[in-house]
Amino acid sequence: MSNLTTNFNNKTIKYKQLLSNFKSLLKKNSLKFTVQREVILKTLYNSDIHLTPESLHQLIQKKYPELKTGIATVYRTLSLLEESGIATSLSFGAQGKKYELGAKKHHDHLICTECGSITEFVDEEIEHRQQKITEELGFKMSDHSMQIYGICKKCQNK
Amino acid sequence: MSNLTTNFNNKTIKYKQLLSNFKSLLKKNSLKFTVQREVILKTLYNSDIHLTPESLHQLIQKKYPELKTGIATVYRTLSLLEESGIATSLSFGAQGKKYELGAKKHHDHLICTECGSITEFVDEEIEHRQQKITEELGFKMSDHSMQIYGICKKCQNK
DNA sequence: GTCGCTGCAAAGTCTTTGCAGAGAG
DNA sequence: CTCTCTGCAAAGACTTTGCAGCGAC
Repeated sequence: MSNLTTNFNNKTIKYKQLLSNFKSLLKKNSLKFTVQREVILKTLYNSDIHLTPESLHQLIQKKYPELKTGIATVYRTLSLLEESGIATSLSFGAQGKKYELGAKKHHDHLICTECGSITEFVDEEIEHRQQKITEELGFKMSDHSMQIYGICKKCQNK
Repeated sequence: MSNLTTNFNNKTIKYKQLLSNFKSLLKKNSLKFTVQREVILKTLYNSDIHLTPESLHQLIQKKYPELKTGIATVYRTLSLLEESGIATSLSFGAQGKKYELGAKKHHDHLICTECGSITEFVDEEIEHRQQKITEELGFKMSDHSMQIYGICKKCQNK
């Protein structure tokens, strides 16, 4: 289950495209395309981008009760998606991880400490600066992540 | 145990200073200064800055076996230290947290994915930029953290 | 048909909590 | 003395794993 052959970099990808990427990934690695896997991918795609395995599982149970999808399958599929670069996990101090679809690079987040909501942003200047810093320190960057904590607009108005 | 009154911002603080800060913090909150708490603070100070509760506990057991410090106390003290702003916890994807001494703000890290070592850095330009971004988005920043993953100089030369 | 996938429940991690006795102030 | 701390063990939260039957290919 390691060293999966992939190469995605999907920023704003359509679901059909995503699904087809996923399918060819599975085929390439002699894995099987199952209803559960499709449902997990689809739910992740259609939902608010940041979900915990737990909340993803609940969503799926509510929407597809006949499937009786187990939490273990959710975990297994999320690992698969992460390993293949289709999804990324985030872990910000809080317990557990959250998952989002997307490429593995250039992910920055604003996290509201009141309501827990996560807003994404990208800033070219910061990206450049990061590259420069790593070069100066002789470090070979492969990835990075940045989080800013604070209180979002909505919660400030409460 | 919440809303502790503190205000430290110790970047390169001497141990005596740190200890006295800690003591006055305890006094201010009617908490007690115990051998265990001192040993935990001291060990965190003297060690490589980034320790898991587990490894901190082991270090302490090795160095002060007569104390028979329990892991629960380590967790409790680390939470206390974090809550009071003396220590900060980091959680980078991997399981569990690591702790370091220091202020709550302006913490950026270079993490080697080969050897797991963590290098710290601060870049004023990025700090400014972050402030600007949050302002633009109507977000009230309280803290931030940034991690860059890659391969450090040492591991590249292997 | 084969071999990977799934749900379930059991087992693992890591962390927190309850409690009674120990100890700081 | 009082009231917080501590170690221990038990309980919790989150995640992984073993297994037997199911289902994709």
